[in-house]
Amino acid sequence: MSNNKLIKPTESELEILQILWSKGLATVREVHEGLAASKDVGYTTTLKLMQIMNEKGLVKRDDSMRTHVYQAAVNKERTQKHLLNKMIDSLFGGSPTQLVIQALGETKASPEEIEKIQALLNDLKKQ
Amino acid sequence: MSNNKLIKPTESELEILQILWSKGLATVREVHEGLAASKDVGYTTTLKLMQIMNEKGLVKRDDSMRTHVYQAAVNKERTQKHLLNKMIDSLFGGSPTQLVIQALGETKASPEEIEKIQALLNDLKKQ
DNA sequence: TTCTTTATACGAAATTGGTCGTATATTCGG
DNA sequence: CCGAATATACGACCAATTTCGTATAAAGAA
Repeated sequence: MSNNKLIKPTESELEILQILWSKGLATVREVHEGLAASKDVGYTTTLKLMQIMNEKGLVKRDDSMRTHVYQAAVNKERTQKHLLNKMIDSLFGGSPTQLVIQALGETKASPEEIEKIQALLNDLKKQ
Repeated sequence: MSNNKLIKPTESELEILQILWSKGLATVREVHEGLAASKDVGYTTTLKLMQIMNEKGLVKRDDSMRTHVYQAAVNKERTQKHLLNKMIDSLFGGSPTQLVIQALGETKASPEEIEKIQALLNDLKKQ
C-alpha cells in the first residue's frame, strides 16, 4: 500500500484534496466549481494545479476519456496526521496536548462532540 | 495592547519566533546559532529574515547598540491559535473537534495531561 | 595604528506557489 | 457540416519567500 510519499501539500492543493476526499471521483470542472463557490479563481488555474498535483502524486487521474477523472492519491487521515505532527513540532514544542488545549480553548464544539472526545480520552487512559 | 496584526508568519519566520519566544531577548547571532543547529543556513540569511520580520512587525528590536537585540512582537498563544484556526479550516472542514480527535489519536499524552484536557472539557460543557 | 573579526544594510538571484492567456483538440447543438 | 462550448496542454508572468554576496562601519587584538 504505502501512500508513503509524505509530501506536504500547499494551501491550494489542500483545498482541492478536500473536495476530492469528499467526492471520491471528480472532474476538473467539478472541483473547480467547488473552489469557485468560496473563492474567485479561473478554471485553467484549477486545471493547472490539478495537473501539477498529478505529477507530484497527490492525485491520480483516469485520462482514458476526453474529460479526465481525478481522485485523491493520498489518504486523508494520514495527511491530516502528517501536517498535524509538523505543526505540533514546529509550533507546540512537540506536545500534542498543548495543541489540543489551544484548539479546544476557543472551539464551539457541541455537547455531543465533547462527549465523543471524552469517550476517546477515557479509552486512552485505560491503555 | 492588541498585537492584533494577525499576520501569518512563514515557515522560516516561525522557526525564528520559536527561538525568540524561548529566549526572550536575542541577537541575530544567537538566533542564527539556534537555527544553524538544525539546518544549514548562512548568517546573512538569518539577518535578512529578521530585518524583514522587523518591518512586518513580527519582532521588535533595540538598535541603540551596534549589536541589535531582538524580541518577538507577537504573542505566542495568539499566533498558535491563529495558525491552528487556519489548519482547522483548510484541513478539517472547519471542525476543531475533528482536529482534536486526530491529534489525540496517536498522542502519547500522559495521564496527567489527559486529566487536564478532561477538566477543560467539563468546563466547556457547563457553558 | 593596522589587520582581523563581527555587525548591519542592501541589492539581487533563485525558488516556489499561484495566476491566467492562448493554442489546440474534441464534442455538441442546430 | 459548422460554429459554439468545453477539454487539456503549456508557457509565461507575478508576488512572496528564501538565499546569499558584497559593501561598509565598528570593535578588538596585536
